[in-house]
Amino acid sequence: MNYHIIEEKARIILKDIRDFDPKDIFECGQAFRWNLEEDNSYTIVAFNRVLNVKKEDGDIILSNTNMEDFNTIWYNYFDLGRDYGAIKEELSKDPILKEATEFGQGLRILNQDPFETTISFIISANNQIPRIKKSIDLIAQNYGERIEGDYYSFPTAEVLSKADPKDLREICRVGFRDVRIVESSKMIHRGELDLKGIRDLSPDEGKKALMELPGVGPKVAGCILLFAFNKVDAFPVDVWVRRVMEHFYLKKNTNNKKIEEYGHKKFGKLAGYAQQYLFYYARELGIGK
DNA sequence: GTCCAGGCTTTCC
DNA sequence: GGAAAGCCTGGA
Repeated sequence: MNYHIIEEKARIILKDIRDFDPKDIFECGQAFRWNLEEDNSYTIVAFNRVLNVKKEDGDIILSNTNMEDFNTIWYNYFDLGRDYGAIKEELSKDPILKEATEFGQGLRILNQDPFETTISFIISANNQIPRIKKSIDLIAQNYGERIEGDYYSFPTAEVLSKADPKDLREICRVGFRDVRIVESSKMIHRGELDLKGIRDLSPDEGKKALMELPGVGPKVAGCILLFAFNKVDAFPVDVWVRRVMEHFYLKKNTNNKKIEEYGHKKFGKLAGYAQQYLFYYARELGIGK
């Protein structure tokens, strides 16, 4: 990456950084624990920390942090070791992806906590982003620990494994996903699914293992692989990816499995990036709706 | 074994 | 009232 780091009191400034826009990163649908502030900065909660991210001219300002956390948490979280310029250049050989990458020019694929990502995407099934965000916040408030102010950490698998589904439904508003959350947490807590071990598996093996969890099908498994394990050849197909793919590349009523196969074939090792640029592009512009 | 229709909580537009 | 970053179940 081509940027300079300046450390100030409780702030890290990434001078002249390219391919980094908080709006694209947080509003592209990969993360749910963020709030847009009045100054257009984003306050996020991740890895038991509260961080504010602001874009100012060509710089990114990370507030409420320090160099140690930057090195041990945020560098990896924001995937700062990767050259997104090169990814966009390669994807832009396809005219549709050229449009999509220009639209989401500051997007980066985060490396998020595996358990939080798993539960978050179980909640995402047949749901809407405002409600997904609300449910995750309520789970943190009711089962997590207070970090500072009104910000709470996401609970551990152990804590959620002991939650009452009724409370998840009635207090945290998760609807029919209640039992799926508790049962998946139990399996992870007991080690029936080795969540951390997914990192060492091939994408196919990882997907198969994740789908053992109740509430995790092919789409959710793909999102977990992509947003928590950096397995960037995953190509999760949801309603928006289906719409954009049918609109530009494939005929109507292609089943999701075929769309996923097509994505793999067309975009190869960059399929996960392509998927996210396409999703963001399609959803923001309402393509295919 | 694969494929598909219908049902599922609740909220948001 | 329809749709929502889908999954699960049962039946063909």
